[in-house]
Amino acid sequence: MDKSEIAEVLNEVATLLELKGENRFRCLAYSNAARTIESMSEDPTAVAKEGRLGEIRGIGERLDEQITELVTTGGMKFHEELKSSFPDGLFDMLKIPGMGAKKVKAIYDKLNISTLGELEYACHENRLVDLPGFGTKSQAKILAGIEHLKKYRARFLLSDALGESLGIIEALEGFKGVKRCSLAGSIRRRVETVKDVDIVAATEDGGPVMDLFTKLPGVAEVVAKGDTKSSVTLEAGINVDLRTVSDREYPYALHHFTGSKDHNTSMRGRAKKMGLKMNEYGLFRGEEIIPCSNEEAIFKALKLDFIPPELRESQGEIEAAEKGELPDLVEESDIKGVIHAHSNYSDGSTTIKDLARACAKMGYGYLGLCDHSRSARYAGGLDVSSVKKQQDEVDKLNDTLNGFRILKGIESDILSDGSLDYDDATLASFDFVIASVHSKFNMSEKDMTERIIKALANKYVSILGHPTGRLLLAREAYPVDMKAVIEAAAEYGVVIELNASPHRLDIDWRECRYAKSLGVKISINPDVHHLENISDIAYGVGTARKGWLTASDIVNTLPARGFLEALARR
DNA sequence: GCCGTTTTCGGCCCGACTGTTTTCAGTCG
Repeated sequence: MDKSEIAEVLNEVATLLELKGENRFRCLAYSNAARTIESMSEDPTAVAKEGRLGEIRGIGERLDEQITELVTTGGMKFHEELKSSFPDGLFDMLKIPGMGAKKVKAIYDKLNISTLGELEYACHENRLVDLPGFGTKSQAKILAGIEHLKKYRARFLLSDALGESLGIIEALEGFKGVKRCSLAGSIRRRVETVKDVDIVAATEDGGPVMDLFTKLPGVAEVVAKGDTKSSVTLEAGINVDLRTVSDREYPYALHHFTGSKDHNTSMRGRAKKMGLKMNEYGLFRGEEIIPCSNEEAIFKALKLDFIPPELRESQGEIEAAEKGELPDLVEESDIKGVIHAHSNYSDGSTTIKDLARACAKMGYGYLGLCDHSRSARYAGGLDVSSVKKQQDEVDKLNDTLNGFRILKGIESDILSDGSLDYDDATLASFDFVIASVHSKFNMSEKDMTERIIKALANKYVSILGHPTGRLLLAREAYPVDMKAVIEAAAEYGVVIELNASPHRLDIDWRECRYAKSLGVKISINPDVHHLENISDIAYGVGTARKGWLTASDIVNTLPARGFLEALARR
């Protein structure tokens, strides 16, 4: 059992105890333990088996027992009993912004409401306003929160959808009746959130393939099953559609089901102008099919350069492909440095040394360490003395890492007045500074834009971190005029981050081309908190590709020295 | 539930914001 799974159970216990109305410090003990486990450098399962958990500060006799039970048996009785004493719907309510355990408890206890639907109805009936601690505003806020949840309930993060679908692709590829298969749809175009997973497979006999598909592990429900089209719902809640076609039809079907709809419309229009007809079964001149063994051939037949799936969003890609002006898109292998990593100095789970080792092992040449700054207290932000201590440690480490380099960075909070939270001398001690907004999200668009632009004008700022602050499917971006921010970045020579966390993917790909047109450079940063986040770079690269970016638009495709020189150009 | 000790209880916990209050509770990062 890995760290985050253990932490999840402990956090759930904390929430459940709060729902029960337990002493808040008892609840806190569990959420503290969750954080402690998550930031352990050793494997907690191994530590538990060696009986050393109790030595860790914050884990006493009882938690030692319970965590050991969890990692040895895969479950925790205490957790299960607590969980079964509340209806599942309460957990949905906790997803409403502004609703914590106390408020959910009040609603459950006083109004006997246990599902989102009941809660929505009660809000419409104006029944929350009389509840102590609630009023008209909180009722309206809850209603808006439910609306938001409903709107996004049917969508999934790209990373989750990919994670769920890779096993299916593997199973299909391994099946002897399948000649070739691929993800299609928005997931193949690397859109940041997706509604479902589309798969196209080439086979001469769909029946057995569909038998396999509908019985794969993880399938919760078969929505529809035929010889050429089946649809299932996975236990994770996501829908997966499989289309089977003959191998001859496969390239056309793959293109058709990859979309987007608008891209396809334009492509069909182009075919028509050339006296051809295009659909999911082929490209035809009259009755005669124009043979294409892959997608490249289809584009070629339409006198176009190959358009990578990420670009098929009807953003001028067909015109560019016609003129041979498509960009040579950045690839994952172009990325040379891992920028924006949190160590266990702040809220990361890993030591600097282990971070550097992992990056080096994955073939990267440098690590841009960026812990939180001092005003981010919730995340263990570094005070000035910790900064000094960390920088000394980095200097020592750098002497030992042949060729690999750790850069001294920081993720400095942009305070509400646009200033940073260190003095100039401290800021000057870093190799580079990422400036990010982490507080006061509810400013007006005008104030927020001014706040960020003021930070960009600070000569120590090298990179603007996650420029909109959005958390996909969870929190809207704060209001900000991105056009003005990009223009300011161009004026001051500041690089903009493309935060590669699959929860953020921020800057949005739709804004990348404007940045590029003004010469603003982008840094694809995985915002590492745990070692496994390093590979999130792939999602950032997908988003950058959607934004038409090439390796030369991205500063961390350069070696360490070039990267720092590019940042210094302001 | 954990911890430390003034050693078996009492304190633990950061600050801003919001919406509810009229001095504060709950939520969040």
